[in-house]
Amino acid sequence: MLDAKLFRTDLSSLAAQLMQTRGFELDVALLESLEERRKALQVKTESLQAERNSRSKNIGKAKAQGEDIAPLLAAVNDLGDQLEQAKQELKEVQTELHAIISSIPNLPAAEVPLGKDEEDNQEILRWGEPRQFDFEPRDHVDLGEGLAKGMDFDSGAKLAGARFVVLKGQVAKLHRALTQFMLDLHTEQHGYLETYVPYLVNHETLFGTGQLPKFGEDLFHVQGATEQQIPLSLIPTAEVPVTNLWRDEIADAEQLPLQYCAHTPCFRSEAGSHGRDTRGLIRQHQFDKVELVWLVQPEQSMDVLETLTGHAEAVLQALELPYRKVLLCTGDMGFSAQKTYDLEVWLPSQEKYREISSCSNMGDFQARRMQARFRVKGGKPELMHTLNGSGLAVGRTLVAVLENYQNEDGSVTVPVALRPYLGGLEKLGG
RNA sequence: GGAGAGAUGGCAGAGUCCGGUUGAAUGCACCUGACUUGAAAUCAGGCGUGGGUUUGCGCCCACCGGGGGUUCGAAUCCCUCUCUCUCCGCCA
Repeated sequence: MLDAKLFRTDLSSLAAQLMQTRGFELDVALLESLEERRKALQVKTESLQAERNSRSKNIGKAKAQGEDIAPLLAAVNDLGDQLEQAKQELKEVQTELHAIISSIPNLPAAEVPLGKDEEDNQEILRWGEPRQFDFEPRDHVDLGEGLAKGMDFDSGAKLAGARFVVLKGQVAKLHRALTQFMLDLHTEQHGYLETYVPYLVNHETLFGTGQLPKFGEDLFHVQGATEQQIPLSLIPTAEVPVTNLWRDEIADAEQLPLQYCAHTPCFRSEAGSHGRDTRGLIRQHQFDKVELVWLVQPEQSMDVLETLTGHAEAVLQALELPYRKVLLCTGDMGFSAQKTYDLEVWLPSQEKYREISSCSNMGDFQARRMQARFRVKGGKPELMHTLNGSGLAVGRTLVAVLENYQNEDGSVTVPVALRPYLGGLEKLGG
């Protein structure tokens, strides 16, 4: 959420900025009229309340002195209805304003390149050389199925439907090894606190990180056993539960920065991506991810974004997977982000770099929604800045390892860094 | 699943029975000042959050787990939801 003060002081330039960077159309006239009504109604409501409070106090006093309070009661009679009506109207206007404001995306940082879509993203660097194959490389589906049916999409479809998979044997173990490797790297080398968090969260939590109210259709929602039970949703990323650890909390300034990592499954409905990446593991309803989250003081956040992205890169480098780092343009960034780097890993079968990590600085956007704050000793509470990044998406890393490390006979060499996690195994299949 | 207890400011903890100058005693923590060479201790004062309005001083409103109700007036009474704790049962 953006600072409400922006809407009062600088509405037209805010609207221009949102249009230019996000292509987001702000209804200035509507906001202005709502804000005008809000102001009038709030002043009216509060003055009626003040009036009521003082009269009620007088009644209390009179009663304490044994005076006759009947005339005082009569005088306050008509206030109730007026107040009730004013409150009601105010509530409606505020609800409407809140709905609009909580659906406005974050403002990109100044250095983020202007652009419409991924075409306008800016490549920052390439690491590693895509391997030259002296045979036709298979894609991960063929490779996975070839490894003793270690990647079984038919079973996934039978059990749950399209975009689900069953992993078995060496492929399942490789998947686990990747997860372990990433967690160990981040907790032992990069200073993150490992966390285990709920995979189902409530709506306040989803509002905090920006998934609600706007992106509810991207999520899987879970109905409780009874009507009254509060509705929960499956997390689309560990960013949601981990960042919300600090919702409605005030940290001491010395506690910051906070670094968390978490391995969780992620659940996405993929509504609106019909027909995209239908083959293979690239786009599933359920996938595992190791997520990195930072909570920091505002002036640190841009430096920390570089650090955080570096930690995700370290995984790719350790696995010796060629990748590139891309600075997303304004139009390609997520709703809550101020600045985002994507890491894209080389996939030989597609002869393309594909997203495997996304690292973002959200600024105070999520913190304002969550009321996640910190306090310098003796000072006022201030909003934190929040950051998160994948370190990495496990399923896509599995794809990258299989494809980049494949041999002509369909076997797959195990990256050296992973061998300790596979009991020293050097090769899958073959 | 059954029975009971509870949720109050950064923390601890009164107030809830009997509704009224209670945004809330007290303690801790924190800030300022005095004392001290400095520190500790002691003393005096200050010290919640969000919002509205104002050039400013200030004034006003809301908030005692969430929502709703009763009332001129609710931390206090009623309903409801959530969470926590204790005991029993069950279970990974």
